[in-house]
Amino acid sequence: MRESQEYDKYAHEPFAVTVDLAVFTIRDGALHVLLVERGQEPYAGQWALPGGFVLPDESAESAAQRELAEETGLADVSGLHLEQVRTYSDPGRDPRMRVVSVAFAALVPDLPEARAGGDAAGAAWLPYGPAAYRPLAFDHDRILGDAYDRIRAKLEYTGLATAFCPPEFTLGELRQVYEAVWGAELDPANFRRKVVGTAGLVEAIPGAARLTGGRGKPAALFRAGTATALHPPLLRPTPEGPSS
Amino acid sequence: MRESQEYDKYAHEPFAVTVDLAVFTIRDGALHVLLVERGQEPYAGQWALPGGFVLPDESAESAAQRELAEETGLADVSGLHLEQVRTYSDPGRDPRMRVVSVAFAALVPDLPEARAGGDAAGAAWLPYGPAAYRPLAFDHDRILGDAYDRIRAKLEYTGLATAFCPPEFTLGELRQVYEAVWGAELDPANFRRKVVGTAGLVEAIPGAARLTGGRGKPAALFRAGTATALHPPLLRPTPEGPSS
DNA sequence: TCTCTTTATGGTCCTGTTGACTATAAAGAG
DNA sequence: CTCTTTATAGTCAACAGGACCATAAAGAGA
Repeated sequence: MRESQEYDKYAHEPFAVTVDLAVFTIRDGALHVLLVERGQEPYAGQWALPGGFVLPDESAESAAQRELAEETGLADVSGLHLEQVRTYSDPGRDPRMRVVSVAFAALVPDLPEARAGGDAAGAAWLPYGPAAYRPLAFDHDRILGDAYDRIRAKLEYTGLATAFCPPEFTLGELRQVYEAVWGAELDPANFRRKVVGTAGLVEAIPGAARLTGGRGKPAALFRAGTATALHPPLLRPTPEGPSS
Repeated sequence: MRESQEYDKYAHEPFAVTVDLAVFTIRDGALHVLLVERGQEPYAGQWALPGGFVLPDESAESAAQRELAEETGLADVSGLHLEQVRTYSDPGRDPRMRVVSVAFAALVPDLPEARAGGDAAGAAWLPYGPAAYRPLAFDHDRILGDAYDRIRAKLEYTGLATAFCPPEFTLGELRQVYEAVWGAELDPANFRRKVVGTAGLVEAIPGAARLTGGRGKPAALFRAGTATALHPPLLRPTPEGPSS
């Protein structure tokens, strides 16, 4: 990117740029990820992250949005959370050619069904974890792990969890998001105190109430707040070891 | 990355892949960044982040390490902190051609002097901030801002600050890192209590002591600890607004 | 209808963390 | 010798957060 002669030297190296998407949702109280089944070699028959090429006239973000719409079947994905995770560029990561892939994490509310994109044999929401669909094709195990680490950490210090919820949600539903992603149970009363007490995290909808799980007292409804950063953060319980 | 015919279609599009580096250090108690002066159009005479092409047989990480060694003049950069920030891929970000750039943030202890790389008119450590060297070439203002945001946030919940320090340092020097990056003063006694009380952040070197600023009581020496994540984090003072 | 279960929500108690502050130690400057 | 500077120990009060209890309000099942 510095000198003209360098452009002559490297400009036409066969670099392909793709995007890979780790699309998460909460389904039945558990974290799920959208995967596609590969129809062709290499890795035919294995599961992989959805993705595709970045076209010459679009950014990686545009390509990711396009792919997300394609895979989820939604016409408008502008309201969904879509964020870049990192870029994978090991020379041997695709046996066919030199492919640099920009990975994204997407968070969506529970959707009716997965749709197989045009370039995949099948698509499905599968529970996240060390499950039977592993290993994924290419370096997608690592990409998926990195994407999960990112969202798990961001739940602590951002209002990201609301991206998993519909526009109006109860605090019980929001708590289930944290519990599903972190794999830990949270005390409902303490969770409520913290969430309601944090300015800008959620916004109460006056008078509105709805049943959460078909049983129990109807819960008040909330909307996502405007705060992006949480100070202090909503720490998850003993992830690796407290200080003392 | 899915189907063979897609490779035929897109593989030879003129995508160039580069790395751009935001190299930070603490100098005279202030955060500095390594910049190079462009010798050629476009943006000739303006400051830019150091960087260069990713070669066909290397990853973006390898390219970043190579560039870091080149710009700092160090033979071995394996001990330095170098981390991917994000990837910039807007179609128009380089007026000459389609360039996708993977940005990195590097943290180094104070180094003797900057060295102009082969492809730059000059190189210098300049104080970070809204200074006279702005605007930078290309979209480097945004890249530099994103890299700064990343390290500022990571100081809170990781032991990253030790990457700015030499192998043996005093707590006063470590505190200056936080103060320089955050632009806020920290209470020395409280800082010490927190840092020493956090398992794995720093490790005392028994018996060793050294003067910090030429004056005052000699301070005990510490080494970087093994902890990467801090629980609970070392929060910086009132960044945008406390909860209550 | 009555009771049990379930979920929501408000409150209390206790402990650990943290900011503000004071005091003392140990060096150089003048 | 005194003042300034930095390091380091300690105290105190406010606050946040985990554990826990109590009550409200719904459906399920007898």
